[in-house]
Amino acid sequence: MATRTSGEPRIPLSTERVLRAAIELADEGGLESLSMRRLGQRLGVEAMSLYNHVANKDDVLSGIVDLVVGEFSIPDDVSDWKAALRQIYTSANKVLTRHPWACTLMMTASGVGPWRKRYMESVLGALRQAGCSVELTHLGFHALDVHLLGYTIQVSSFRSLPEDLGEMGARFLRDLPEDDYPFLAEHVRHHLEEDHGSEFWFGLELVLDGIERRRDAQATPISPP
Amino acid sequence: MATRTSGEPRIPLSTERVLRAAIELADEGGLESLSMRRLGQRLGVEAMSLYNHVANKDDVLSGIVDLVVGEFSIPDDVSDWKAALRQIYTSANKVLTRHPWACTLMMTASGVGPWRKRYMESVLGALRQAGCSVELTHLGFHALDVHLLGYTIQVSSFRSLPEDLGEMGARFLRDLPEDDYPFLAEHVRHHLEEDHGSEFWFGLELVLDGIERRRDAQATPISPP
DNA sequence: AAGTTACCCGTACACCGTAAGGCTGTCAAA
DNA sequence: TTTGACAGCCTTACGGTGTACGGGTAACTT
Repeated sequence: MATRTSGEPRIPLSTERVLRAAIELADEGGLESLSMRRLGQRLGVEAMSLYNHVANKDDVLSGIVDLVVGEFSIPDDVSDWKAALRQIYTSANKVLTRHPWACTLMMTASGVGPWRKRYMESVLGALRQAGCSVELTHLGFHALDVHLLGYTIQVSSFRSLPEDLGEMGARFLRDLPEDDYPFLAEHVRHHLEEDHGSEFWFGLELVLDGIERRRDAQATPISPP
Repeated sequence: MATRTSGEPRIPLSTERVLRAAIELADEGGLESLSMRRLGQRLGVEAMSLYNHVANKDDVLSGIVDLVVGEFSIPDDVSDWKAALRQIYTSANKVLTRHPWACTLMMTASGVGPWRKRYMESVLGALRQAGCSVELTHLGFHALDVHLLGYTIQVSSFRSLPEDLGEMGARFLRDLPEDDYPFLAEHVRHHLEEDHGSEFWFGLELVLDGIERRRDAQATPISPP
């Protein structure tokens, strides 16, 4: 390709730089616009050169998802377990809203990197330290994780449609026989009208309350008279 | 390819037959083993012939996910809303465990087919009829949907690993510095030991209870003396 | 029997991930 | 200063993907 003239500084590649560029690419055009060729192109380099810094494409994918998880705000102190989990998950929701593609990557869960380990350890620790059993901790973690990924993905897939959101929703509503699907029509209309900023928080509180009640129920199996 | 001799019956293709074969393919080798060429090959037909019965590959994907959702057991009567939702979601969990690839497809939610509309309408109707507000119904639906997809995907991605599950988990545990991640180690060990058959049900009850409590709280804002 | 239509095939294009091997600029040891 | 090694980058190539296009053929309609 372009033979570099001697004057150019020629910043060398690195795993860091490759992953940063991959995140940019995915942020701009979604996951399907992230190819090794395009990634090299963005870095002024041929595709195969990337393989000096990255094992393969899966490595890139698990790398960028871990970088994103690294942006989660993890508290040092989890003694107030509800506050700690609120901090983690509201920040995680914000981060994943900026990088919606990361949700689908986290669900398939190809590899667990160091940042994600830190995230998991923190959540599991908060629940265990709050007095949850191993079983309830397991369940609670998955409920929280799944609420985070699922809810964020749903909202951002509604928001990030290529064409105008109202157009899309209106078309769906027009084609929908409302007499047969009154509740579905109502639901879609609700999707279109509200801003859904606070709903993630609302659902989070629902899960937290559920965990707390289960914990209290198991802590005192015999109810006092 | 094989020029058909005149005696052969030559069953014609149809959208139905194409989608059925696609489900078989995905069941056997996962989503990535489902290509138009292999699909045609299985049906004794060239890849391009499929496009007479199917618009494109996305159409195939939304088609098979809708067929899977069609297997959910949907009650006619939702007057007992909790019983109705239990029936829907336990059957859905069973169906999606047989077709794990459908979970990831449902999350990306490219298109909503008729069977999925029926499923959504039923769940939304059960919640509304139970006295939930539009807002709470919206939240509850997503919580249930997300719990179904997320939990099933997690469990089956743990189960459907190519190599032996114990081997995989043991390697992860060996490489994990247990002193730094005591809770994560405990969590993985729990994953390996338990059978997780009843946990989906447990989480489902958690969500249902949460919805009920929210409904009661909003239904009677003024508590009786 | 003739005409029409629905279906299927073959070819081709642009893209993908990546294996194998060649060139080159840099830097340490001799 | 010369030499050698080596890491980083490039080129080429292979087998895969989804699908646009056009030509043939079997079967149904009139």
